[in-house]
Amino acid sequence: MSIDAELSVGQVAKRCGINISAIHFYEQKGLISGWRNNGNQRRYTRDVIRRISLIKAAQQLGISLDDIKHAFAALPNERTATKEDWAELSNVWNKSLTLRIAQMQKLKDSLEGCIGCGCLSMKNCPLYNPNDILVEQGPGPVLLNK
Amino acid sequence: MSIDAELSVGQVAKRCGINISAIHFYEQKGLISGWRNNGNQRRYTRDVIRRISLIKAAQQLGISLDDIKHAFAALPNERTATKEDWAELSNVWNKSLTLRIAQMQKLKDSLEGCIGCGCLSMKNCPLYNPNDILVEQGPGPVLLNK
DNA sequence: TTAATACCTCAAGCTAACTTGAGGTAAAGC
DNA sequence: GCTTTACCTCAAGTTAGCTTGAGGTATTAA
Repeated sequence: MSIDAELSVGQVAKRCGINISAIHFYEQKGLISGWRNNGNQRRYTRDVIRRISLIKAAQQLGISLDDIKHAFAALPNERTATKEDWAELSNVWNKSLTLRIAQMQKLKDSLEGCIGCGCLSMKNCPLYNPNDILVEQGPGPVLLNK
Repeated sequence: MSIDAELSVGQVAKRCGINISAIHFYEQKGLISGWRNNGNQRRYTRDVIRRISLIKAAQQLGISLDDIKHAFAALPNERTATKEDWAELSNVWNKSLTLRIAQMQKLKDSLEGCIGCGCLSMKNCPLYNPNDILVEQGPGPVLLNK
């Protein structure tokens, strides 16, 4: 075991419940970073666990790694993120979550009203006018402002 | 233009805002179905638009085509779905939407409380205990009961 | 009737997000 | 000191969800 302050890939992987290969992958994609020890092995601060947790959380919301990376731009690369850095990120994230929850609620309401009714007229049915609910502004869902 | 009652792939594609290739794909995957005219061209009832709209809606919620297919098992393959068929499906869908909204809300609350605070102690931080929020029961998110 | 569209099939290609495997080095435990 | 376990790199493979392209047939509009 290394010093408490630094973590090996294995430790991070175990802690986050992901494979080591995923950590390599995230690092390669620039989503996380660390340094190497004398033997060329990866070392991380505990900071990385929070990042990975956020990655996993965001992915469950259908946010791509690219978008996550953009959101992480609010965090410093060199120094360990401070309370303020995280608060900033939390803020942005929070907004898109709120938006997304609202969208889902809207969709749920539409489904209830629309499918349940049989919609035999099909004129005012939002499911027959997919552009209303389903297609969001611009190409693809805008979840995080890049 | 063919008779009002039947639609060609092109018409469906235009109506749903997707590519013809996607329709071929969905048909091949068994998510939608229709028949062929004398010249071997695909024909559909307007029913298919609702199905595709639902596919698109569900996808936005991170539900896989496989899961959607399972959910569609509630709909008849041979006859056109009745009001009751759709109501049944709506019911199932509605439950998972409700669940998913709740999960998101929970995640949002955690982020607010956890990231905003800086979590310097890292003992009670849910983001450092990913198994609580992030990993759901069983392998992968359970969105629709298959 | 002829030209322009619209379709058809089948195979291959593409992006995201990883995983797997081969071949080799480092660190930890006894 | 030796063995086991943990890491390393790099290339190739995998799944989902489509798209693209080639080569050919149907349908429609003029």
